[in-house]
Amino acid sequence: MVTSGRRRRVTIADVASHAQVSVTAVSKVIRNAYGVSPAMKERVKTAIEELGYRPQAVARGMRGRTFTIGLVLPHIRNPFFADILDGLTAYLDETDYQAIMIQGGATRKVEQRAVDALVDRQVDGLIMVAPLASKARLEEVAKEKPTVVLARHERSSYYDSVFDDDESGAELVVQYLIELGHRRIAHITHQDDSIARPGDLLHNIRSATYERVMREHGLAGEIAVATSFYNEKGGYDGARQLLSRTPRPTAIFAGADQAAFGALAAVHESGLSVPADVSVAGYDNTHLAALPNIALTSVDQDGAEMGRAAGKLLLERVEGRMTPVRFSVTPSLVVRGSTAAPPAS
Amino acid sequence: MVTSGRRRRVTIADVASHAQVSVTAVSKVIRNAYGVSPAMKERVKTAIEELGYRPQAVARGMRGRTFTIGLVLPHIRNPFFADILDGLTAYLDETDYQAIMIQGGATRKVEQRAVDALVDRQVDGLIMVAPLASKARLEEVAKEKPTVVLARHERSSYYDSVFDDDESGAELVVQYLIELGHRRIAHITHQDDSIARPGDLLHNIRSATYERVMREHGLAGEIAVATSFYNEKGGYDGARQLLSRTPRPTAIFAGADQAAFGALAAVHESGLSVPADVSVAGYDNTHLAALPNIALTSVDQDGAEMGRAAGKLLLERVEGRMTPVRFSVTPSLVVRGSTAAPPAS
DNA sequence: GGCCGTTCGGGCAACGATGCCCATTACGAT
DNA sequence: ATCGTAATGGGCATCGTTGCCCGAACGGCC
Repeated sequence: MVTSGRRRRVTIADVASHAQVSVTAVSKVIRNAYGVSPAMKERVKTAIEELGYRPQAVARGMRGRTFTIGLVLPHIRNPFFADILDGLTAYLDETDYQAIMIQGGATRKVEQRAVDALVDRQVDGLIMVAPLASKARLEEVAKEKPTVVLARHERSSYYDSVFDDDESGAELVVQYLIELGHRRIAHITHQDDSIARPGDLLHNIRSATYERVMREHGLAGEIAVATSFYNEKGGYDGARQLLSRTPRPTAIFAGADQAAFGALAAVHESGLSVPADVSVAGYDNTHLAALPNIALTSVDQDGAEMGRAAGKLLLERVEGRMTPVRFSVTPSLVVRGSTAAPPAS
Repeated sequence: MVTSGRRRRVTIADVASHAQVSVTAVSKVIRNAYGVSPAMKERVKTAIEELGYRPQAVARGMRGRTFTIGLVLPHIRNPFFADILDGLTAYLDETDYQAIMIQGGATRKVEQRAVDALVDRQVDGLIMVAPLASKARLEEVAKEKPTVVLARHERSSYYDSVFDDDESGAELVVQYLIELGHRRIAHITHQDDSIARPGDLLHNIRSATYERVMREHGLAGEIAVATSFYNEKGGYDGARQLLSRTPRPTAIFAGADQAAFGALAAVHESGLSVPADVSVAGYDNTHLAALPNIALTSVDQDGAEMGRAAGKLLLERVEGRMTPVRFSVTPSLVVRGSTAAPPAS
């Protein structure tokens, strides 16, 4: 038995009787609909104020919109997601919409549950960040609800895409390391549960770009990739594996800052120093990367901008747009102390 | 105009006509209500399966529960919150309830908006993590919706509390530093927008405990507190300020790991080394603290357990419990390389 | 003064699920 | 055979809001 407290919530009917007008009139004022005199508007607004009335999203949902948009994040451990959320929230604050978030988890099954939960709750639209689902699955969702997908690269005619140009970001890093004189540049990439086409996932793009640039510079023979995870432990394990090679790489490009932090740890633990013995670079330019004692060279992608764009595109879709839009953010390289020319050797 | 796709959602009526039974019967099966024969149950379940029906939380909400619980987090940058969310999610996965999250932000106003948004969406209960609101305000919320408050220490008869024993945690750290031989132990604390009684907020408890333990060991004269923020920049600024004192402190106890990371950066930047010149300790035992090159001594509090407990207590309240419960987690000290005996000097 | 168009307020039937209450049936006890 | 009771299925009002539709009132114009 739900005991949600005795105080019954103020409804539109309470406002109507308090203002001595019809329920319809109140609804019109709330919705800013046509056919309301200024006097009526004033009167109703006063009543709303006096009673502290707030419309119940759930009841509205039964007749259309809930003014709620659902955000599915894989997890909340990557601080980069916080930037996305901040951008989205800032944008939505100017509107009548509210974002609610559910954690998508590490498997497709959990992710699907999260999406279902949001759809069951009648969100007006969905923003999915780095989802694991296949394109076909995403399109099915998109046919049911307006959808924007973040951090995936495929082209769909059913949903909008917002992503970082990971190819150019990865290229910036590898190019830069090569220019510094490195040849044995290794890479740490991420392994996931997705069944999406590999080329649509950002970590695959980063690693494929790494390999391409290496090849373009005649370094095909030096390609070394450790496949683990974009988190601290993954970076640590990956780097240990890479450092055990002979000859040892002189630079490690981790596909994400969190992995780069783990890589830094592994390098130090091996008794090597950064950047004298091994250069390390990351991706995401998280706050931590900027700390002087870490000083991680990284790729900056504007997460807040991506969040803002996703919000804007989604609301356009909610308003009726059906044609797909793709929005891409251009990353930039932030050089810090963790990278330098390779040891003379 | 909302264009949520043409495919009309399957409703309970569709299931009923497909199974050739009444809507009521279907509802009974779904709710596991009394008065349904096994045959009926079977029949309806098959129809539900065949049509892929899922009840619409919004419509349910109009008549009672939404099976949704609202989580208000101040932000998602502190990885400790991720542990809480994981624990909560794991617990709720065993139930019919779903958690949705809204970011509470840095001001009371934004926090209040988040709470309103959740209440407007008819959540069955609320979990608020480290809220800024006054106790009175929280109690008002709790009178409207079942509520559990995390990481606050006050005693309310309207909501349940789940918190870490911050007093004993802080005591562990300071005591340990004193035992190592430190006398000039400084502290970095957090400044916020809250109007709660100071003693109810965890950062105040940590700092008050720091001062108490110092005094108890005759070190009242050595008390030095920098008030900034529990994040990287806050720790950096706070530590710089503390390190500029003469004589300089030999140990810094940051109230949170994120601040400790900033402090580590500040120490290194001053050309000092950790722990030879300055010991640094944090609180939260985040993943990063465990990395060998950081090796931050920290206090571990079981966030997952706190999340789980909060979920359990909240559902009990949703089911009708009205008497308050307080659940406290005992922290433990994790000693790593960032702390050692003070320099001989 | 009659006609028409415009403006404004309100009635009412939805939306999807619930749960109270009633009707029907079956079965056991007398 | 009759009655009482339990088991089972269904009708229906209800939750709060929306938006279509209707009717009344008003004002301008010939």
